Amino acid sequence: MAKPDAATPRERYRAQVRTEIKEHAWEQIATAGASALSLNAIAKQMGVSGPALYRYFAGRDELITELIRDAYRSLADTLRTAAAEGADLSGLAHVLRGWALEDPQRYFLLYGTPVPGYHAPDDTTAISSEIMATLLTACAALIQDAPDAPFAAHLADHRDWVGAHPAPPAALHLAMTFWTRMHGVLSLELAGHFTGMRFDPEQLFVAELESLLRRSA
Amino acid sequence: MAKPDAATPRERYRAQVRTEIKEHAWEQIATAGASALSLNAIAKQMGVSGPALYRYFAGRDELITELIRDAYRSLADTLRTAAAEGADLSGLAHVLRGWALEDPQRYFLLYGTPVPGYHAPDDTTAISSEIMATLLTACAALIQDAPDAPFAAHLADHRDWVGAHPAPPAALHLAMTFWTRMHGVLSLELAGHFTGMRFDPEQLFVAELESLLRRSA
DNA sequence: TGTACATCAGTGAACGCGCGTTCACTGATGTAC
DNA sequence: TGTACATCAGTGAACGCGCGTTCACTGATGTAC
Repeated sequence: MAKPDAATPRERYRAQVRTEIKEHAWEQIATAGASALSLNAIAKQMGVSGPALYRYFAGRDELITELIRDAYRSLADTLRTAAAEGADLSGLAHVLRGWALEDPQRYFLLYGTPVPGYHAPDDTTAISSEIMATLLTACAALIQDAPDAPFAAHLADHRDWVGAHPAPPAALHLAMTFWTRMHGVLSLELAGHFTGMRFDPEQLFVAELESLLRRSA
Repeated sequence: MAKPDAATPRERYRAQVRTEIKEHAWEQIATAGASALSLNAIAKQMGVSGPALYRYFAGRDELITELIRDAYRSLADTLRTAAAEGADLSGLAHVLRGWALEDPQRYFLLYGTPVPGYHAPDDTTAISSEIMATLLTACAALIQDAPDAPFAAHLADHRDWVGAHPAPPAALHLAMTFWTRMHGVLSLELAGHFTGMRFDPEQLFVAELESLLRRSA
C-alpha cells in the first residue's frame, strides 16, 4: 500500500518538535526582542538539554532565518486569503494592521531595524514580492484612469519588483505609497512613539488610508 | 580671579575622553548594530583596559542612554538650525533625510525596533517634542485656511504633545502626516527594502513630500 | 510473532569565548602651604 | 620655588554568567528477516 505523502511517525514527531521550538522562540522574541533569542534558553524552557536542539536546527542562524521565512509566509497568506475573500485595498490595510498588532516584534523582525551584514535568503524576497503582488492587484482594481504622476512613470520604468504583473503605472505608484504610508504609521505606533501623545493611532491610520483612496478615485 | 565657567584641565580631559568613547561606540553601532555594543570592545579599540571606562560611564546602560540623548539632540539641533536659516517644510524634509542617510543606525536607534522593556528617560521625550515643535511651526506657515478633516479635529482634542504651540488643527494634522510619511519612506529605504527594486528612493521621498504640500495649499 | 540490527533523539561533559562588573592597587597629576 | 598631601585615571586579576557549538555516549524507537 503506497501512501503517497504519508509522513512516518518519526517525521511527524520531528515536525512537531520543530514547531514547538519555534513557538518558544516567538515567545522569547516577543518578550525580549530578536537579538536576545538564545538556543539554550529555549532548551531550558522546553525542559531539555541545550545540544538537543541541534537535531532540529543547524544552529541559531538557521532558526532565525526560518522564523523570518515563517513570518513572511504568515503575512503573505493572511493578505492573500483576505483578498480571495473579497477584501479591497482598504480591507487589506486593516488586515495588515491586525497582523502587525497581533505580534509587534514579528512585524519588526520583517520591517524593523536591520542587522548590518545580515542578508535575507532569496526565497524570502520571493514571498515579499508575492505580498506586493497581492497589494498591487488590489490597487489596480481601484485605478480607473488616473493621470500618471512623474514618480509613477519612474516606477513603471523600473518595474523589476512586480514580476509580470500587468498593472498600470498609477497602480504601481499607489501600491508603493500604500506600503510606505501604512508602514510609517504602523511602525511608529508599534514602537510606542505615540504613547505620550493622547490621540488614537487607529484614527491616524484610517486617515492615511483615506488619503490614499481619495487620490486614486 | 574667578573664572566663571572655566573647566579645570581634568574636567576638560574627562569630557574629551567621554566623547572619544562615544565616537567609538557610534562606530561600533554603525558596524554591528546597537545590540552588539560592548564596553570591553570599545576599551580594546581605545587601547585601554575594560574597567577604565567605568571612570566615565556608570555602565553600558548609561552609555546607551546618553547616545540616544545625543542623537535626539543632534536631530533637533539640525532641524532647528535649518528652520532658523529659513528652511520651509520641504527644506526640513531634505534636512531630515540627509541626517538619516548620514548614519542609518543612528536613525534606527531613535525610530527603529524598540527593545521590549526599555523605557527612554524623560528628557529625551522633551527633545522629541522640541523636534515636533519645529516641524509644527513649519507646517503652520503653510496652512492658510484648509478645512479641518475629522482626524485634524481629533488631534486638536488631544494636543498634549504640542505643548503650548498655537497651531491650527490642520497644521497639527499636517505635522503628524509629515512625520509618518517621511518615516515610512526613510525607514524602509534605510533598512534596504527597496534594494531589490530598481527605482530611486529619493524620487519616492520627494513624491511623498509633494503629496503633502499639495494637500496643504 | 520474535529476534537482530540500524536509526536516531536526547544527555552530560567540555571547549572557548566575550560579556558586564567589582576590587585593591599603582602611579601620575594637580593643590595647598 | 619646593615639599607634603590629596585626588583620581588606569591596571590586572578575578567573579559569575550565558552563549553557541562539538563530541562520545546511552537508550529508546522503528525496520528487516
